[in-house]
Amino acid sequence: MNRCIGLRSRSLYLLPDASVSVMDFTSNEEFEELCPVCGDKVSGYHYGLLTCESCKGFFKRTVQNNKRYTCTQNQDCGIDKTQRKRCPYCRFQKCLSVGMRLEAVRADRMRGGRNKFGPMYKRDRALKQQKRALIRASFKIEPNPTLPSTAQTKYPHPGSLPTPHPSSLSSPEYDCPPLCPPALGVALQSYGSFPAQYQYTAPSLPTRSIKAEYPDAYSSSPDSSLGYPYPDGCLPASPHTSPMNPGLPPLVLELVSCDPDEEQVRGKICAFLHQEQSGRGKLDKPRPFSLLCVMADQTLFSIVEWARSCVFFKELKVGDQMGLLHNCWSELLLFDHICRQVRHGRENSLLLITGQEIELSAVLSEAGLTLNSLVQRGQELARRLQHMQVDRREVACMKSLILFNPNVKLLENQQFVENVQEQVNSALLEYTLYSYPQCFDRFSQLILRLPEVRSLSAQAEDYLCYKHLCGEVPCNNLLMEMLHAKRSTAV
DNA sequence: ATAGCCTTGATT
DNA sequence: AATCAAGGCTAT
Repeated sequence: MNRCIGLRSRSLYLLPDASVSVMDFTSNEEFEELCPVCGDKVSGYHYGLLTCESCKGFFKRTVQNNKRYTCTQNQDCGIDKTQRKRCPYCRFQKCLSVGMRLEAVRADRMRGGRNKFGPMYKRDRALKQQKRALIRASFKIEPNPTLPSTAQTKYPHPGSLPTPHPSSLSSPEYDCPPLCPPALGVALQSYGSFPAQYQYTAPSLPTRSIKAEYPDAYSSSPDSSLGYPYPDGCLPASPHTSPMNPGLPPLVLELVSCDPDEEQVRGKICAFLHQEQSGRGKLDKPRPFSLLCVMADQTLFSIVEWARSCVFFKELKVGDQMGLLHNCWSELLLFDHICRQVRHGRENSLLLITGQEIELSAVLSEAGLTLNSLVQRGQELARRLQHMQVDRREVACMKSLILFNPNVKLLENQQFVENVQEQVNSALLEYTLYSYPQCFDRFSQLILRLPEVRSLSAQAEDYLCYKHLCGEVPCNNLLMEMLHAKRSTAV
């Protein structure tokens, strides 16, 4: 009787207007949850996570009756609301892969009551609510500004800069051709490992395997009477946030695993610089600034390589990949530098990618006003991040948030990028809430650094542009290509 | 076999 | 007493 009322009101709670976008946090208090198996409306927690009524029933029937299905296709049938009846084999596989729990189906068929997952459901609810609130809050603060690339910062008066001596810089590398070779396109495709079939359309996320670093605490719980051990290599933990594994979202670990080894990058760049130096005359010593440009250029290559290996980025077509990188290369470059200073942990010196350390005072005395301001703002940002002891998992998430910027214009698969951004946001929030419970606004603190990175990088780009006009930037490189690309496709 | 609705009962 | 995830029932 009043049960019906309870049911109806809960449905209203869980099933608001389906037309509302996932990103529309403001207009929808309790935004819609979709069944991770088929995308239908969620009716509550069932066998470990939020699913729809039909998948709940399907899972129950399958396990209770020990059903065995076979797939007539390639065991990779898409499961959605309209097709879920087509292949029970793949549907059940998907149930398992999103994390539905066999052991939540009762062997004795006892009705009512609660099982051991009760407290977990409660935690998950609380977490989801916290997430919504915090994400809403941070989106109000930071609507991911796409700054116009024509800078507000005025170019400094040349007199305030260390006087360049163009006459001494007459080596051919400084004669910039109007069109540099499309280094990014080459870098993005050079390894020949791109599968040609970039047919990605659905905004759903690709299935991914879980790294060994992320053991599933529950997969070992034996309930063999039900006869469904998890198939090898198919652990039930693919959702990006799983109530089963609070605190360490698989996505966070996956992003960390994409991060390149610092030492390896350093080695590569040092080797490159050595080679370049030896190919040059002994007396032809490059100016410190152009050396820094070469380092930045090489770092940029490693950043592109990182992006290419990054989960989700691989799913994008090359055009979108280039769009994203053109938008954020300077942010990533700058953030990389900042994070190095955080690890370095010394306020009065800078650590370069090569491992060289230079005194801050030396830099500040050599540089002009603009570079001084840049360096000091950078140090300030590094200091703040260091103060909150940002960890590498958070850094990995922040890098992804910089990369996956759905505000980039003319993206073919903008919805996907938006989706990724949201996933990473969620994962980072969950991670910070669990790993730093004493620091409630840590997520916001981290997110708030991103506009700072953006503004700093815009200033750095302007500075680079200025130096380029002075003829002080080695030209035949990725750095310049990025600079030109961004300025010509001004947002 | 499916999926929407109903009943149950430990927990809060 | 209310909640809500289990299992059960049944028309399609």
